[in-house]
Amino acid sequence: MLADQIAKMIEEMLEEGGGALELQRNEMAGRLGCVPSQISYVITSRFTPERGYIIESRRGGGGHIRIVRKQMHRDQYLMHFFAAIGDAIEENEANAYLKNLLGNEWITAREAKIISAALSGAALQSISPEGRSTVRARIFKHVLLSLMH
Amino acid sequence: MLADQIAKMIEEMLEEGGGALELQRNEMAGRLGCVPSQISYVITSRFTPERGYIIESRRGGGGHIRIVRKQMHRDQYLMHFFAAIGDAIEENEANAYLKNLLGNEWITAREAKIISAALSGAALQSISPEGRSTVRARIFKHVLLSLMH
DNA sequence: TGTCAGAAGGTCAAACAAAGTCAAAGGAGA
DNA sequence: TCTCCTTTGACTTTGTTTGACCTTCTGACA
Repeated sequence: MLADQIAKMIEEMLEEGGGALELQRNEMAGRLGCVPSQISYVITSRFTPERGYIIESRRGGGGHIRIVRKQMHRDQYLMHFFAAIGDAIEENEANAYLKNLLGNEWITAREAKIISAALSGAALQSISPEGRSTVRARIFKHVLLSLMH
Repeated sequence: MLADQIAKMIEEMLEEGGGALELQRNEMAGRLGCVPSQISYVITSRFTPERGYIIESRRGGGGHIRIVRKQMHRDQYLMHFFAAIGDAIEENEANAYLKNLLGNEWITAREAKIISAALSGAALQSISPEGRSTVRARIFKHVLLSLMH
């Protein structure tokens, strides 16, 4: 299958690049003789943040897509939180997790403060009470992912 | 890419000049073998006030363009952002601000990453597109507040 | 002193170069 | 068959490059 082939190619390139690569969508599509959006499809369906990849891109002349694999070794710990957060989380629960992360020196006090502020009920005030804890969970997870460098 | 090259050159000159430089558009375009308005393009697209630069220029004989990287003092600085964010902010705009904060060493690279993750469209996905930029602004402001303790 | 030519920089729109999005159609497996 | 993944292509958005034309400044010279 085309998608598998592309995924394999990207993985190989990641290997060569030591966990990071930069590709040009059109150019790669040209080499493979497929439509450019196919590349996008593979990236969004297989190289997702949940699977430990960071994607960045730029459009326009000289544009590119960068894929970085976050190495998973010291990150079991963070993954544990990731799973624990689930789909929704209350503010005090989140703060408890932060305390834990701080205690284990995964984050600094300043970082804890920043994250706590971002997850605070005050910051999320404009969202309906039900939606709030869902959004909080999403934000928290994305922040954790960003820490899994 | 041409634009990147020019931006890099300007940054180097800024470094040498301790945060300020004066250049001549035509002369610089000549050296690079590009059209003069390309210099203007780079300046207006990358050395914007949001990113912390002040631009002045003079036309006519002996004209020039002056670029100054501005540095304010802490709370004033953060308050400036606070005001600039307003009620809503887009993701790329927020990232430009973060770059500025990072450049001026108000936050670390890790902190910038964390905040960027918290404000990312991906993290706020479950919110309607219209609501997203409002929530993003609120979160950003609360995070800034947490930095001012 | 007035003015005018030339030397800057400013602006804008068109053309071009990527990547993103989305929906419709096609396939493969339970 | 039904559902979920793939494939495709039209259309959108973002970023870059170029060139034509506009505005402002300086200095020379009548």
